[in-house]
Amino acid sequence: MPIKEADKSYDHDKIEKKVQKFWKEEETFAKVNELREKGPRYSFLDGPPYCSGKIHLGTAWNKIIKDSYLRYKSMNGFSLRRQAGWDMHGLPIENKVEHLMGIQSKQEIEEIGIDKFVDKCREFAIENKIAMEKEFDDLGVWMDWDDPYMTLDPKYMESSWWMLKRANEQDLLLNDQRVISWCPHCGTALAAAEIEYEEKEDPSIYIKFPVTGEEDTYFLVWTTTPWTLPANLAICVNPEFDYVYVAKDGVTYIIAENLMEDVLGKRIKIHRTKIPAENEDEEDKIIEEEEVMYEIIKTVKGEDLLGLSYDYILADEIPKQMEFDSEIEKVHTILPGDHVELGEGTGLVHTAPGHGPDDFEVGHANGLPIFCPVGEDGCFTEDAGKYDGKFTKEENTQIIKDLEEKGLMYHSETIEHRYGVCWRCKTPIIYRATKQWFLKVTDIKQKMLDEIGKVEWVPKWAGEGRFYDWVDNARDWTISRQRYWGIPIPIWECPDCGELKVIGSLDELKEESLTEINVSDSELIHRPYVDEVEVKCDKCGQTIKRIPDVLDVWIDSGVAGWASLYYPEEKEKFADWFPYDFITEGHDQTRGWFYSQLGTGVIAMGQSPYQKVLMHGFVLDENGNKMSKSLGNVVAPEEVIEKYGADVLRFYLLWASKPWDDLKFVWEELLNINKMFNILWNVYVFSTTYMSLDDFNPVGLTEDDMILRSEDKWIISKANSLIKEVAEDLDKLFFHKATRKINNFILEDLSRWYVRLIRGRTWVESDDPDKLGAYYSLYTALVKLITVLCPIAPHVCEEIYENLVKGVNPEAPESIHMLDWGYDEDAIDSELEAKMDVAREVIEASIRARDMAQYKLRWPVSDITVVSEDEDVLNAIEELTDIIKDQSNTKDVLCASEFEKLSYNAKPNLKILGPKLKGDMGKVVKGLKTADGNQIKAELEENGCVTIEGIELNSEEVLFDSELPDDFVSSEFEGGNVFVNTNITLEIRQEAMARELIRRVQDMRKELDLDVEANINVDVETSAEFKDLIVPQSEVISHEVRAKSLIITDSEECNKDSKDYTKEWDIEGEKVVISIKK
RNA sequence: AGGCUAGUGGCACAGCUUGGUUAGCGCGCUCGGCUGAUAACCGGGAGGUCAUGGGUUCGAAUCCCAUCUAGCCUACCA
Repeated sequence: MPIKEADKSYDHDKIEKKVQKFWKEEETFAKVNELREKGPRYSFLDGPPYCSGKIHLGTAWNKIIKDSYLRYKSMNGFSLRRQAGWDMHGLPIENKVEHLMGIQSKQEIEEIGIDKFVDKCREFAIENKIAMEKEFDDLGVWMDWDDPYMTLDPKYMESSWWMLKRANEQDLLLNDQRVISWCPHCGTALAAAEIEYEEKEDPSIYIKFPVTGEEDTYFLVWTTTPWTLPANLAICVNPEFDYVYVAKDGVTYIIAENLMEDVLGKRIKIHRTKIPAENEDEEDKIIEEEEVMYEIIKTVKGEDLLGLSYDYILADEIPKQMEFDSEIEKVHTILPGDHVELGEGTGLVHTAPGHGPDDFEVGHANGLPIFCPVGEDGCFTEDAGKYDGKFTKEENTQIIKDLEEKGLMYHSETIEHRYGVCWRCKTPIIYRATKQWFLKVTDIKQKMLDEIGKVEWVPKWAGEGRFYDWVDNARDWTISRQRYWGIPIPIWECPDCGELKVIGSLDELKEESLTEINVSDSELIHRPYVDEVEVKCDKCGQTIKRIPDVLDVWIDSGVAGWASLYYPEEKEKFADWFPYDFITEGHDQTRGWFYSQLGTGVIAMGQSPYQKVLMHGFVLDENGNKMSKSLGNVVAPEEVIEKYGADVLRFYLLWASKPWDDLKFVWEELLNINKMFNILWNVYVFSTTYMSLDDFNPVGLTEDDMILRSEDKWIISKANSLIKEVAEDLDKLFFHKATRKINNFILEDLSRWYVRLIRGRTWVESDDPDKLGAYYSLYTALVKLITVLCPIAPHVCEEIYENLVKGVNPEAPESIHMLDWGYDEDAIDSELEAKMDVAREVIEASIRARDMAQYKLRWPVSDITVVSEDEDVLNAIEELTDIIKDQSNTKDVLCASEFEKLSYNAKPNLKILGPKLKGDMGKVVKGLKTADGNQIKAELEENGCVTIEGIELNSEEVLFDSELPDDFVSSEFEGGNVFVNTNITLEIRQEAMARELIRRVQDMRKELDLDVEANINVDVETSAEFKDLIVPQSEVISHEVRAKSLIITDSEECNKDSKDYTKEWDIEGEKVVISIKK
């Protein structure tokens, strides 16, 4: 089968639909995997996107990086595992389902029934998964969509149970009362990774805590959370700091010295009064008066304050507080705290052990109760006395009012600051002391840090800086959530003896269960069914129940390394693929998946599950802002696909920035890439147009059969170099460099240069070996190009491949992705590539020169002279003379190290000669003006001096202006100068006029929309002079315009047919009437 | 407050790892050209304190330090 002529325009929609249909029908993905099955393994793990239902450009970028890299790896012979992953549990889905069901609270969920709620969550997650799958598919992402790992899969979930069992065996599982971040809306604990920060306005109040037994003396304390004051049990000071007793307005305040002026204002106010001077000579008088605003009574160390007690400020409102006061020694006293700093506040820190991690530790160390009068709904409990039942944050105002009424408020204002909110429902978080389950990350931190060092990070700072820092600061990981849709924590706890039983698999559960189980695995491993399973305590024999919590969703994805392989229930795949050679995710995953995998990996496997990480950036809008629904600047991937197609989007995203930088999405830039694809398509159309016309068949052709010109060898060399260089870039994950090189090759080398060079050859009608050489080379370059491009733009390359390769050779692999990625080192001739660069510059310089002289390129010139002192340049010109002749439209190319036709005018160097000659200057000026510059130059070069009007001048004293002869124009290029001879001889004039005539006939052919190969009859009617000019060129003209007959006549002999297409032209002032007939 | 990253013509980006011609490319602007790849292409031009200030060096966009600005991440903002 011959090569088919391609569609004239690049229709991305048609191509991509067609190719995707082909892949599906032929099961190309599976076949490609099968083909590479025996190759070396390269293991990759897909970071599971959360099943929110829609993908955004960031997710698209993420999958495109993965897909392009993996397609590349596959073409390099690697055997791959491209399993897609889905993150399907968790609060976000619960929240959406709550919405759908029209409910708002945990209480309502339990009324409806956990089973019904969980069913809805499952259904919702699966629906979303299917929708997102389709979107990834439209991008051309090749993953194993039919066999993904899903975090709701019971087999997957078992693997997370097993990890927790391993944690328990290493004593890394801990149930403890701690102060943790709490979302009052979701009614659950949150991990650090689930907290976002937003600018929020909060109260900022300075409160007077009366010093016990000292009248009108107060500790001044600052807080932004008045609602935590009901739980206040102490005040912390830093023992190292200096504190002052200050008398102001009749009372005494105790405050850190360094913060005194910030809080109380300037201690001394200076009033200046200006008395204007009476006359101008004197200066104005300024009288300064000092006013002391407050006085320092004494300065003490923080240490000296320790043990002092204060009268609790809400004693009347909260009876419970006074119980503590009487029962426990250190309640309502000053305690030491290293965490006290001098950045803000007063240096005296309100301490509520139930509401702050630091406070908690202070409380613990000093035997304070962990008093937390706030329930899981964020409302005060009855322990809060007067405030019972009120929502914490909303009660700020009331508490402030109460304090004001007691006269205990020093100052009250509001501030804007960053405050943590729940990542999904955006409710401001509160700190609460609760009992939660933890993974003791602090115990394995060192191991985690060691593992980070073993991983290869791209870019380097992602691991060494950012991630190391995060892990180094990590606290124990709160893994329990008081929710429903998640992996139930497999801990059965004995209420009597405290013994824990951690179940590691479903089989184990079934074995241990005291009752018969008659639900499916999927039901059994979720709430509420698993809640009903009772087992026997190993220690005391008591019947025990599971703790009611589910796991933090980050554990779900964290265990993907082995859970996706169903390890440890299944061992075989695990041995083949774990640990993973490569993962890539956005920089938000530093605290997310990179962390959760490393933590659980160290616990379960004693190692990091990944060995190489590419941390990529975020897609921002064109102003550099994050895309978000609230800003309304979100661009949906399908919008881009509709306009430009998946290939353009894919190429754009890999081209637009370094992968690890954030990417500004600019529509205009897409247009650019679209243009590149159009040009690629144009080259393809150009190629197939002529190749199909000539029935060109590349099958079995080798370079040895061909007569190739230098430019042919050059483009083949360039194409091979491209593959080599792109491979180096892709290996380093430098997608931005790889795409730039491809872009450059398509535009510069292939389209703007090679196609231009061979245009003339394709116009030859016969079976010319020279034309065949051009076809062969163009064909080879194109096939190399689509090979190198197809990991990035798989659709268009598959389409071209189908016609160009499969179309002519039934033996060829059925998909381009089955080709091996390779280049021919022997075909690379870097010397030739360098020479072509020189030739190109020379040609461009000569075109520039002609352009400046307004000498049309269409008109030939008799010669150009290239002047250069560089041996390499001259060699290059000699070798590529034909190309230069052709492209510069010159009959001859001369080389020289100096341009002899330059004439020189000598002139005096006034700067030197002026001071030296003074009065004689005039003689020299005149003498040099009349003398022959060339002769002076020669003399100076020979003797080093010359005598003018009896005065001897040396070479420094004479300057030269060079002058081109009238018929020459020149232009500079990197290696020298080009001089173009523009003298018009009769022969040149004849050829020029022939070209003018040809152009016009071609124009008319086009207007008639004639086939490229159609023959015509041409009649030309003109003046006798013009006829004489073009008749000698008849043969050339006929050939160029495909004329069967060419009749050129003087005006009088006119005898044309009225049916002919006739047009009257003005060529260089001559009237020319051209008629053409098919 | 700490960590990381970035700052290069109007716009979007290369170059920085490994210091070395006149700092590149594309878009846009402007002037001109070409016309069988033609909704394409080619050439000329204007437009840059390479964020700022120091330092190292014969030489810095590139290496070092400080500052400013922006983004992200983090923190016990009491």
